[in-house]
Amino acid sequence: MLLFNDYKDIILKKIKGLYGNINANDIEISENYGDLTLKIFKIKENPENILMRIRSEVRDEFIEKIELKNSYVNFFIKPVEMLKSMDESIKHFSMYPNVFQDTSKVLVEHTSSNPTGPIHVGRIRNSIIGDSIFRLLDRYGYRAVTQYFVNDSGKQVISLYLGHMRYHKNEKPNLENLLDGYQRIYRDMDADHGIEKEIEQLDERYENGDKDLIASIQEVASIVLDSIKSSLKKLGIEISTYVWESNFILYGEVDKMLYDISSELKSEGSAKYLAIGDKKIFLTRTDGTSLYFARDIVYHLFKAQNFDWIIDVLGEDHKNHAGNLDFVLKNYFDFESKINYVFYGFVSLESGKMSTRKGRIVTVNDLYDKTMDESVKIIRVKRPSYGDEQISKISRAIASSSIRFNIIKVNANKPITFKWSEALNFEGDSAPYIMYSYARACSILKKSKSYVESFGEYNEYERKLIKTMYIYPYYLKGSVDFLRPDIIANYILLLSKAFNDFYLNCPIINDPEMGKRIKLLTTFKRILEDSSSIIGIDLLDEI
RNA sequence: GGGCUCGUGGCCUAGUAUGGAUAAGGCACCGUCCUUCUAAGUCGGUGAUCGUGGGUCCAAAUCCCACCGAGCCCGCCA
Repeated sequence: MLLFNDYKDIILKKIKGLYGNINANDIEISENYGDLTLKIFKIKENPENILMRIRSEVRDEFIEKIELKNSYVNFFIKPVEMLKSMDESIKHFSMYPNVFQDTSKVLVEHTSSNPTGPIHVGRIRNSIIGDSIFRLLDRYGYRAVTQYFVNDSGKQVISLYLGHMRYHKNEKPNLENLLDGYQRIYRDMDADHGIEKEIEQLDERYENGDKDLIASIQEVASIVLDSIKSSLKKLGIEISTYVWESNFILYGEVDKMLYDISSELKSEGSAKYLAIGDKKIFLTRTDGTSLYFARDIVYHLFKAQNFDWIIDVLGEDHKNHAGNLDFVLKNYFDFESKINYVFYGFVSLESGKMSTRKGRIVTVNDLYDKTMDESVKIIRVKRPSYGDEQISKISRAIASSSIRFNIIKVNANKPITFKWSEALNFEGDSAPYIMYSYARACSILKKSKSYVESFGEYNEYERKLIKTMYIYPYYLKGSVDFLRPDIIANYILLLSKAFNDFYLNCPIINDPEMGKRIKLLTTFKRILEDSSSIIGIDLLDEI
């Protein structure tokens, strides 16, 4: 399987023989001008001469033509060579490009939302990014798993528990009354300072290992967590493992860690902190209870026991925390694992910031239902022959894919404003556009009979499609190198566009070129399936 | 005040890491194409001082500096 880089190496070697000052950076893969392009700014020679010398030196079989344009020499690779590379790979490994199994074990921690309310369109950005990175690394050949760190200690969950005890004590806890209690306790806290005291007392009992209290808190947290899990599942997200924060307290891991670095700890009253520069990073409170930072150290040491590479997906509000954590892990502990932090900007509403406590959120369930409804409405108009079951199946796929795609296609570090009009738009750069392209390809295959797949000469639309498919490994690699699944999302749009162009301009069924074009079609189908699965677009034969 | 991130047509996004050929898509708007494979599509058009100013360079959306605007952080919260 030869990729563009292999051709580049061959060409580069020959050009270096002619011009010693040319190096790898002077040749790049080109989107619009040939396949590989050489910049000749450096070469002080008549460009026509340069072209002539290069043409007589680079005469490989895979070269279709070499042209001069402005200060560039453009190399065109024969499309059939590209197509054969892909075909070979798909035949042998059922994918293009094939994976290079990496034995590194990777842990992607994502979501880890406090189980104090339903998951909303802000938090889901974390899950969608995390799940896509997990799928990406898995596809690339790593041994990847995901993990959710369940925050069942600290003041937030204690407030959830206390809210229930105060306002809904005699009711069986469920998502609605728990959320109501949680919101009410934060409302009442300003006026009633007793509440805060009560929370502090509970926290102390908790940290001292009061088993009944911990169990009660886990019970209410579990109810909320289950609702989060069911929302995630609608988007095709299933997290491999759940780690409960309380375990580290119960089994004394936090205390042990504090003991291990006791010589480094400084005191302010009886609160302990680490001094980094002029910053004080507190690990314990005056009352002896632990802080998030301390528990997060323990959690990361735990992760490092079993994984070579740790990836944390975090909101941008965690940047300082992560920076400090990183410093502390590497300077105070025996921490060998590679660690990356993937940050994402906040999602706001047109009306302003989201807030679970104030009830100003768009929940994922709500978004999912409305996207479903919109999809059903459209299908009934466009596909009157479809039955209810099929409509429901397609709408679920569209809802899940649309929600994921709209979020993943934007570079993670940009802030997003959620807009219903955009969320419910199924045209243009959208998941349905991609799904539609796929359905078109499937439809042709279904209707095609008696053909022999073959290779041949290719017109401009076929060439564009072949090249767009062939370049996939570079988008895949870029996406892995920078942990940016949005690169894949944008690639899929390019691929779909190239396919739609081909589809419109190149008849297939009962055409003399049928066998040759079916080969393109099956290759496209495979690569679209591959790339779409990375970002969680559900492709269906019919939409 | 300090730190990090972002600023690209009316709106949204890509391109910035590795500076290079007419700044690429989408939404909206105007117009085109269904007696042939799914029109959730296609093609064409209108529309950009790439936040502002300076610098480096043969060449800057991209690198450097300053400034402006937005987001996030600067807790014995998580």
